[in-house]
Amino acid sequence: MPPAPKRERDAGLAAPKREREGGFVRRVLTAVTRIPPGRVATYGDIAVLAGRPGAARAVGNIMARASRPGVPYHRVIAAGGALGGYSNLGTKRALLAAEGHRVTRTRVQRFEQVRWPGP
DNA sequence: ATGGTGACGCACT
DNA sequence: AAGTGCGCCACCA
Repeated sequence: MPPAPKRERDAGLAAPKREREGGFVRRVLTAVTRIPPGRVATYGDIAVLAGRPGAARAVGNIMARASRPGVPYHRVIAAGGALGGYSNLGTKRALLAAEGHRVTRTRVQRFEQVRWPGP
């Protein structure tokens, strides 16, 4: 019985770049795009949806670099309703407020009620 | 291949 | 509610 790969990603390490983009990064962006207007998801939520529970920090890392049109990055906030990061936090607050959220200096109020349940 | 980086999460204070 | 410290993880140079 051949040893099962310790982790799924082991198989992808040798894959070319184009292959990798079809993996985590791609799945993260796809998940973010599915967050409906007026709702939010946490970096951790996205990590789970992208198939890598616990990779919340990596998700943030990707969000910080990947700047793609049509992706509602502002709907991704930190755990517990904390705002998290953004290229311009003021803009993030404004966008969230524009979608009907009550936003304080550092948090989205009523977080659990506006949190996206997932697909 | 190896180490540094950061738009995190969570326990504590 | 808000700040601090430390662990985790995939990406990048």
